[in-house]
Amino acid sequence: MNTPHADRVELLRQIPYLSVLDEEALHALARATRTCHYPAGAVLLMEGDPCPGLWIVESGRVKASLLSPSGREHILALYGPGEVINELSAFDSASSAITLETLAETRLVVISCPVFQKLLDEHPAVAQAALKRLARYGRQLVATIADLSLRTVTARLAGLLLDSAMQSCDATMTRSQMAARLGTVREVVSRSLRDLERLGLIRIERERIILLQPRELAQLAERE
Amino acid sequence: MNTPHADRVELLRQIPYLSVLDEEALHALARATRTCHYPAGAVLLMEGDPCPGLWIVESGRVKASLLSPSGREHILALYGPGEVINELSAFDSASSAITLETLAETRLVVISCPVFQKLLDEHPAVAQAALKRLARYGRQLVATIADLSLRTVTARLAGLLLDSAMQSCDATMTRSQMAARLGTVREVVSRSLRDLERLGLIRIERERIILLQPRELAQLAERE
DNA sequence: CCCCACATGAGACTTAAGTCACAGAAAGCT
DNA sequence: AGCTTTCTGTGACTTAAGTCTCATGTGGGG
Repeated sequence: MNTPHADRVELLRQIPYLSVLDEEALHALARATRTCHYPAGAVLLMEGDPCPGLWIVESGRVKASLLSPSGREHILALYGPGEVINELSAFDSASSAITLETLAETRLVVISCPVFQKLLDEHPAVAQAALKRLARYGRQLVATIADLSLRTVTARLAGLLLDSAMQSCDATMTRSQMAARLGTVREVVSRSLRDLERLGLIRIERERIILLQPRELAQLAERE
Repeated sequence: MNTPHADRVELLRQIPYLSVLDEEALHALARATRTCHYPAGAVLLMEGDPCPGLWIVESGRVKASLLSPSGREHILALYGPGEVINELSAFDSASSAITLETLAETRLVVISCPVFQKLLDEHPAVAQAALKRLARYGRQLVATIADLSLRTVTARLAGLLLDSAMQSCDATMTRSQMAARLGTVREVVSRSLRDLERLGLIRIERERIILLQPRELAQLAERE
């Protein structure tokens, strides 16, 4: 009973944009999409590349980042199964502002630009849902700007730890990944973590970081 | 012939979102809006305030900014006549992420949340146009993040000078405003300007800054 | 078992940026 | 004119963050 087509319909149904579609439309959309398969470490898209359409993660893990000429990296977001990536380019069909790269073996469902545009034309409810989603995304970006320009690395780190703790599970990020997520470098994260430990707010263990005083941590994250 | 109503219709017609509306819809919308008047320095909206709807600048000047607890300010954008503000909250009707303040005596046309939502429901073309606009706004935010996290103040300043030069006219910003726009402080802008002058890329005059070598300036802005 | 790749911690140092303090210049007001 | 207010430039200083380097640790694969 689990045909590839049925699987794809289920995946599409989970997407906030598309959950408003009826069965027929979902099946039609599933037929108009294709699935791509990438190894770990594949570059899906680089800054300036033309828009390939909307991508949905079926399995695996994808990193969205900004790169500086000297090789420093700022990770904007990490995506897992059921998440939509490359939204910005998909809506205005312009060249990408970010770089997308797989962190693990990954399967993506691709909705090409024309198909997506047709979907928006024919289903105003999808456009409405997408507006809410884009607005939410914009808020996240604004919050990131506030962090970068007005807060210290330690404060941002406190926030990141709280966020990771909330998101259930596999918060197994390396220091380098945390650093890139915060817009800084490995060593600074190392030191900031140690500072937080000295303050008694966290405990650093072998494989995980335990939040001893979430409230104080949140307070520190709010402060400048 | 210039009744207030006709003026308002003309203003609405200029907005990218709304230019797709026919005459009848424009007039209906104009009737459903009201105009508000504020003195210079008025706080229109603070971080966390509920969404008052979509605002369009009829005359005057408005500043969108982020504030830190210690009083530092990061200016996200400055708006003038014909520009739309408070877009993010208007689309998801959530509380504001930014602070809006008038820099001069200002008249705003207000489209309340329910009216705007109704407009989106009844005119899918508006929703489509708004999607493009929001995507564009998202790109700007991403570019700002790249600047803050990967570039020096001097590089960002070079970019700001080029932007201001392109936008026609009254680039009469004070150093403090430039600093807030770049996410830094007055003194640093002062020094960076001097550095650029020493490099022969600009000349600082009484009332304006002359770009002597726009190409080199652009190159410097691109670099880290 | 050893070796290699990679993650981590830490010290020493450099640098970009922010803060403080002060003084001159311009603009506006009464 | 006098006065205040605001904007500005500058030097001296502090601090947050980034760079460089090396030692340690750990786990997997031949």
